[in-house]
Amino acid sequence: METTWTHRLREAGLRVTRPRLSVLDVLAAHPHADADTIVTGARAQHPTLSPQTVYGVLEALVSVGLARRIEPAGAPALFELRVGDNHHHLVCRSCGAVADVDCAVGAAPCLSPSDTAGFVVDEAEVVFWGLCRRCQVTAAEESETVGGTPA
Amino acid sequence: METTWTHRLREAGLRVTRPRLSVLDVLAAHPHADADTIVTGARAQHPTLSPQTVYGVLEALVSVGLARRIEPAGAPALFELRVGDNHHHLVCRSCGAVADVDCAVGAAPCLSPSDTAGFVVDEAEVVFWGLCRRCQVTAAEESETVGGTPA
DNA sequence: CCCTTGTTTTGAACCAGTCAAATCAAGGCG
DNA sequence: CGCCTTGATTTGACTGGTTCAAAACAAGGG
Repeated sequence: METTWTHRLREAGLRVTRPRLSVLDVLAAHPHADADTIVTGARAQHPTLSPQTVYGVLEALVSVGLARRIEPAGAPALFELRVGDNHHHLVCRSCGAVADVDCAVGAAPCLSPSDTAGFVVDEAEVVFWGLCRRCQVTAAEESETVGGTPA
Repeated sequence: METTWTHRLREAGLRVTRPRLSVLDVLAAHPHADADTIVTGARAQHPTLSPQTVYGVLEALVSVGLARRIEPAGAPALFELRVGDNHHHLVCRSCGAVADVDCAVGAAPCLSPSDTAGFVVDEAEVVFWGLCRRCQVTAAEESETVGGTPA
């Protein structure tokens, strides 16, 4: 399958290197990975890989459109390979888990704010904040022990 | 008018202090100020104010719901007093300017993603990215000098 | 006016991310 | 098949925004 990445990289005008292939593999396995996760993961294939190299690789991938960077408030940046399909994200306030969501109301109603205040808008970014399933359970258990809503 | 802030602070269970009143005044004058702007501005009334104190004040204001923190990707956090009305933001990619927008499609269609993946969503945050009026002009001028679309 | 408790202050520390110079290797060319 | 150009990686130092901890301080109830 690395052949696919090889082609994609070359199509984008990027050289095919081991760090890049490693990072792409990690991203394929972890759809919303932060830089640190990627460094750790990629070292399985390339043990001497440095964080700075990963930052360089990620910047290259993002700049040619092979990856997308998302930056949830208060958390390190995440990277994903799913690009060009106008999807959004659910973020867990408790554990930071991220899940993809397709645009809520079909096409992109979000893309048309009522009053643009003179701005030319080219992208609408939507983040849904909440609690993931696991953290809902945790929160419920904790409130029980404090006297929330016992059985 | 400081009396208003005094009341709001006390209602929220916070003590009324000079740093807090100064920060609130700056926020009223700069609807989307970052921490640094607030420190500088508040020093007009309170010259010895330290950045850490401002961070403390802001955290207190946000925690009781008197202010809201917004964190556009790649920029320092901004703070605003407009809270509780589910509005969103236009952010200029070039200069970072921020403008308010009321929710595009009336109430809150954003609040209902089609598939929540098990998340319990409590807020939908929307950021419209683009160019503010001033930066559109700048961009147009620059492309002219390079040979874009001359007059 | 005192005392309690929440605030501010001071100072240090942290982390994700960035910058610059030097080394290295991808892959076009001969 | 191997040289050479140019882009990529490496190394290392560094920044800016933010947070932490302990000590001094002041708001405001009694």
